[in-house]
Amino acid sequence: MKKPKLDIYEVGRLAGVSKSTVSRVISDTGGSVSRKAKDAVNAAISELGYTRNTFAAGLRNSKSYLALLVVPDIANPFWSEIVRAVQDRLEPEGYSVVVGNTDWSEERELSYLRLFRTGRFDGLIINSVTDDIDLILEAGIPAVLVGERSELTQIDTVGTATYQAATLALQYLYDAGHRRIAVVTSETGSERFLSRRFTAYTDFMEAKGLAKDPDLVFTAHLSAEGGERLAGDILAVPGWKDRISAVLCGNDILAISLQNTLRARGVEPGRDISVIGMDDIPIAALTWPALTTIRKPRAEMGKKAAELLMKRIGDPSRTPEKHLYPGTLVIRDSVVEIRN
Amino acid sequence: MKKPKLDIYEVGRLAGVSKSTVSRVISDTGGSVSRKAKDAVNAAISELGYTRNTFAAGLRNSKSYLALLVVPDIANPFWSEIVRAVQDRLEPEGYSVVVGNTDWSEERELSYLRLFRTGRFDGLIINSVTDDIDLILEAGIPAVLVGERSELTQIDTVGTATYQAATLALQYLYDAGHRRIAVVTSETGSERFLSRRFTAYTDFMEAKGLAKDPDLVFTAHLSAEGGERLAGDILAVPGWKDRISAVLCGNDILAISLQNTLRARGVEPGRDISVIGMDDIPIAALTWPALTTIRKPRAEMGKKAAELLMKRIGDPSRTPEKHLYPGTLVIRDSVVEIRN
DNA sequence: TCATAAAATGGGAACGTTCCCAATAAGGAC
DNA sequence: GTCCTTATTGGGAACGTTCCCATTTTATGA
Repeated sequence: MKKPKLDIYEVGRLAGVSKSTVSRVISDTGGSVSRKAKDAVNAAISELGYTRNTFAAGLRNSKSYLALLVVPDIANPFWSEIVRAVQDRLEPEGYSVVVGNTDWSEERELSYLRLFRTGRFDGLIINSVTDDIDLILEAGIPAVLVGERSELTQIDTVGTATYQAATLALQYLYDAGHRRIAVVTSETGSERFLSRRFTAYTDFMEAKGLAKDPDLVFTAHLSAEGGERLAGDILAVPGWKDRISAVLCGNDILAISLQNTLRARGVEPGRDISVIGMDDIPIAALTWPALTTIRKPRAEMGKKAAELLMKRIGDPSRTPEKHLYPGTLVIRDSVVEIRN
Repeated sequence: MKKPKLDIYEVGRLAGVSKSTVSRVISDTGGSVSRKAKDAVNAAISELGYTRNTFAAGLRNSKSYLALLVVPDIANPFWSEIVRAVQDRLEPEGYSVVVGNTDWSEERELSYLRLFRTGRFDGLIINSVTDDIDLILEAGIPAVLVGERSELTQIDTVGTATYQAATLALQYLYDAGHRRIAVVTSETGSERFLSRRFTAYTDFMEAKGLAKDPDLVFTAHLSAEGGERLAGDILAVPGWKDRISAVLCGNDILAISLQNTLRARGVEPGRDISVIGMDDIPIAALTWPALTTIRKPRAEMGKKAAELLMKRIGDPSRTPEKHLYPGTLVIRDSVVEIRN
C-alpha cells in the first residue's frame, strides 16, 4: 500500500545515471542516450516496476495520449462498430479512447466539448449533432468529424456519401418495379444531414417523372421507438395500400423496428410492403425478413477517422481532408419485386 | 492560438482574490470560502473561459477522474449496453470512461491491466477473461468485476446468476416437452464461468432423470462465426434429428447465428429444432423466429458496477459486495412445444 | 465593549516530469 | 598527442495545481 516513492530519481539511482537520462529513455522524444545507459535504465525500470506518472508528463508537455470520441449512442451497433475501429487504430499509437454519448442532444454535445476544453485530451473525433463547427475551429482543437457533412472543408471529415447511398437505394426500388416510394428523414440532427437524403429523394422522383406526394415524406427518430411510431404514421395515411409500396428508411434500426411493428399490425413486410434500410448493421442479415439495405463501411470509416486524427495532431496546420465512403447495395428479402 | 497563460493566478487577479481561494472554489474538497469570493471567482472563470488543468490537479492529488472499463467487445450489443449504463452513471460524478476491448484474449486483458498501472485511472471495471484476480488485488486497484465469478468475495462483483439462468431455460424447455436438450458452452473464458452453466445442465439432466449424452455437449465461440460452426457441428452428429430437439446457447448472438445457419441448411429453427438464447440483446426480438431467451438486466448491472466503483474509490477498505442478478425468461418463437 | 472561537484568506512548498543549457566524455583528423 | 566536433550527461527551472500552515477577518457570547 505505502509507496516507497518511485520516481525517475529512484530509477536513476539504481541505474547509476541522472534523472535527465532516465527521462530521455522513457520519453519518446528520444534525445541521444548511450546504449549502456539505456540498458541500465530499462533494467532498473523493470526491476522497480516503475511506471511513468502521466500527470507530471502531461503537465510538462501537455500531451495526454487521450482521445475523446463522441458518438450519438454507443449502444447503437452502427456506432459501436465505429468506436471499435477507432480504438483498434488508436491504441497501438499509445492512445486511450474516452467515449461519450450525445443521444443526439445538442446540450450533451456541448457538455462534451466543454469537457474537451479541460485540456485533458489530445484530439477529438465527433459526430456532431449541431453543425457548430465554429466552436471547434476557433478553439483550435485537433478534431475529425464523422458524419455526413457536406460543404465543410475547413476540417477533417469522414463520412458516407448520403446522396449516393440514397440514390442507390431508390434506384434499386425503382428497378424492382416500385413507383410509390416513401422516404423517412431524421427528426433530429442537422438540417444539412436531413436535406441530403431528402434532396436525393426529390431529385430522383423528379428525374424519373414520379409524382411527389407530400404524404409520402415521413419524419422519425432513428431508433426502435421511432420505427414503432413510424409504422403508425404510415398506416394512418388514408388509403396507404394504394399509395405506398416501399419505404426508404434512414437507418437499419428504424427499418427493422418498422418491419416488426408492421407485422404485428398485420402487414407483412417483404410482401405487403417493401422496406429498405441504411447502414447494414450486423443483425440486418438476421431479421425477418432479412433486410435489404445499403452498407456503410464502418470499420474503414472508424479507422480512417483515427488516422486523420493522428495526422492532424502530428501537424495541426495541414490542409483538412474529406473522405466520403460510398454505400453499397446489400440485397436480401425485405424488398419484393412488383409488376406494375 | 497563442494562449495568454490562463491559470488560477490570472483568475484570482480578476476576481481580486488569491490563487488559494480560486483553488478552493474549483476543487471539490471545498474549504470554506465566503459567498462573495465564490461569486467573484465564478464570474472571473466564466469571463475568462478558464478551465482547470487536470494534469496539474492530478499531479497534486493523484485523482484523474478517469475510469477504465474493460469488456470483451464493445461491438457486442450486450457489452455496449453495459458500457452505456456505466457511462451514464459515472459521468454525472465527473468521471470520464475509457473503454478497452479484450476480444476474450488474456494477453489483451493483461495489457489493459498494465495500462491501468500508469496511474492514469482512478478505478477499474472489468470483465476478466482470466480469473487472475490476484493481480488486481495485490496492486490494490479500486476495481469492480463484471461477470459470473462465483466464489470470490475479496472483490466487488456484479454478475448474473448463471446457474439460475441456465436452469430457468432448461426448465422451460423441459416444460415445453423437450427431453433431448443440447448445451453449448464457451470455448474461451474462465473454467469457472464455463463450469457454472455446464453444472446447471448436468444437475438438471440428472434431476430429471434424463440421459447424459456426451454428444449433446457442444463448445463454441460466443459469436456469429461460432454459431455458423456450431450449426455444422450439430448437423454433423449422426442421427441428430432423433437425438437433439432443443439447443441451449451461451448467448444470443450465438443463438441467432445458429438459427440462421440452420435455416440456410434447410433446418427450420422454431419448428425442426428449438433454440433458446441467453442475454436478450435488443435484436433478439427482431429475428426470425424471434428468439426465446433469458434476459439479463444489463442496464442495472452496469449502473450497479459504476456505483460499486464509486463506493470503493470513496472507501478502499470497505468490505466487497457481490451482486448477482437473476435472469428472467423471455418467451418468443424459437422454442416449439412438442408432445412426447 | 472585549475576549474568543470560527471562518476566510494568502503564501510557500511540493507533486514528478520534461525542457533548456552548460559541462563533460568520446571520437576523428591532423 | 593535441585540437575540434559531436555525442552524451547532469542540474536547474518550469509546468499549474492542491495542501499545509500562518495570518487576518468576521461572528459569537458574556
